Amino acid sequence: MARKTGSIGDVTAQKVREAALGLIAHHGYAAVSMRQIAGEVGVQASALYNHFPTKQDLLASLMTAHMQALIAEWETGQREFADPAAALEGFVRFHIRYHAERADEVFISYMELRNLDGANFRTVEKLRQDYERHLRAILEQGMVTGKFAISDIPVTAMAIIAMLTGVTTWYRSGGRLSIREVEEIYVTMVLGSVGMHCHEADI
Amino acid sequence: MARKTGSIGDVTAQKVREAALGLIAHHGYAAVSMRQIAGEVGVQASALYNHFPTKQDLLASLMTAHMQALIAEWETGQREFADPAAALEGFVRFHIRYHAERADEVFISYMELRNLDGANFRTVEKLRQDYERHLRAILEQGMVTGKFAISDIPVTAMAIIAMLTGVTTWYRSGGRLSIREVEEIYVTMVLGSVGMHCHEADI
DNA sequence: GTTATAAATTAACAAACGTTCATTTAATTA
DNA sequence: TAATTAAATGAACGTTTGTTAATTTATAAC
Repeated sequence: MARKTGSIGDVTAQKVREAALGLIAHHGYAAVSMRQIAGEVGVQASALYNHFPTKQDLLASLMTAHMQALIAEWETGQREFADPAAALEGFVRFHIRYHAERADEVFISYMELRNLDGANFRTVEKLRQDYERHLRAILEQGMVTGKFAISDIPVTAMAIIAMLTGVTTWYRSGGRLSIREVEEIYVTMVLGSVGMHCHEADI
Repeated sequence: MARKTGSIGDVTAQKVREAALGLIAHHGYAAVSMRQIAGEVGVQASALYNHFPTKQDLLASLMTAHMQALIAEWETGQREFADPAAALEGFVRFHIRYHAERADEVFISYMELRNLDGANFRTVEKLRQDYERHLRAILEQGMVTGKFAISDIPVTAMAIIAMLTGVTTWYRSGGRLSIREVEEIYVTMVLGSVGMHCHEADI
């Protein structure tokens, strides 16, 4: 046997990405073999090399694609907010919703940074900072308008993102809380953490 | 050559733990080989098996030791707080300080859970929950005394711990901020996130 | 309809993996 | 001092690893 009937490059490549995503998220990059990924796709390991030059490139591709999609989604999404508090609330809801729906991608993008080699690491790290910059901009806006009380914007941005991203470690759709309820809890907490009480934000 | 002059079991075992800690924190459990760990200690791979029955046991030993030490340190540490706000502040300061000083242990204990097999996983997971329970108790105390405004205690506890533990991903001693300054930032944020403004806590 | 290309196969590579075994030597105990 | 135990060595084990090469067959282009 050689080429299979109905096989199209882009389709297989996508299947490979999905299989790799799930396997790496659950077992870790180093613990997953190219043969396992191929097995999940229903193909031999050597066939993967028609689509990705190396295992490392496959990982880097997953991570950069996730970060780029995340940033693109935020940038093309809702843009006009009445004030910094509304913008921060929008960011919190966006981040939680986007991440909760993509637990595997998020897990990989935060866990496998250390398995990226030099150039790939710098690429992903830069994307991570691009995303963080959007949050920092909101925090700065809140400071110049006197709405927020923040002593250190970079640290506050990292603290908020860490808190929000943590949702992916326990949230399961169909669990005790709906994603909307989770959003409410975190909006309240995040606004409080920058010195705004909830009723202040709502008024 | 066989046994080395001056070699004592407990000493070597400790060196193995330290070497494994650093290597696994930087490259991940699956990516680190027994030969690498042995090399760092200055010993052959087979010598590791005099101290740890398997690689898996070595990992489990590192993780349970860290969690047990963390809990013991909190439980034996400062105990009397004037009110829930002071207790929460104490918890924040303790968690940040303890974790910042042990970045490798923390990293491993949060990252390598998926590489533990059944029994070991349950052991560590239980310890994690034991620790979290201490924070929940503080939050509950704040609620019954009417000091805090929290809509969901379990979620709030997880959110706070995620936020605090995130410090280990960027804090480096000798960096822009002292550990004390970091504590201040997070104390303010955490108290705000449970509905307390700073001056309320200080008065 | 023939040619070129794309996507798969099977087989093989050297290297590295966790672990075991028999052996040797240092430290400890009797 | 002799016997025992503890801690190391070096060699070997059967697998598994990522990757390459030669080959086969389906699809696309002319």
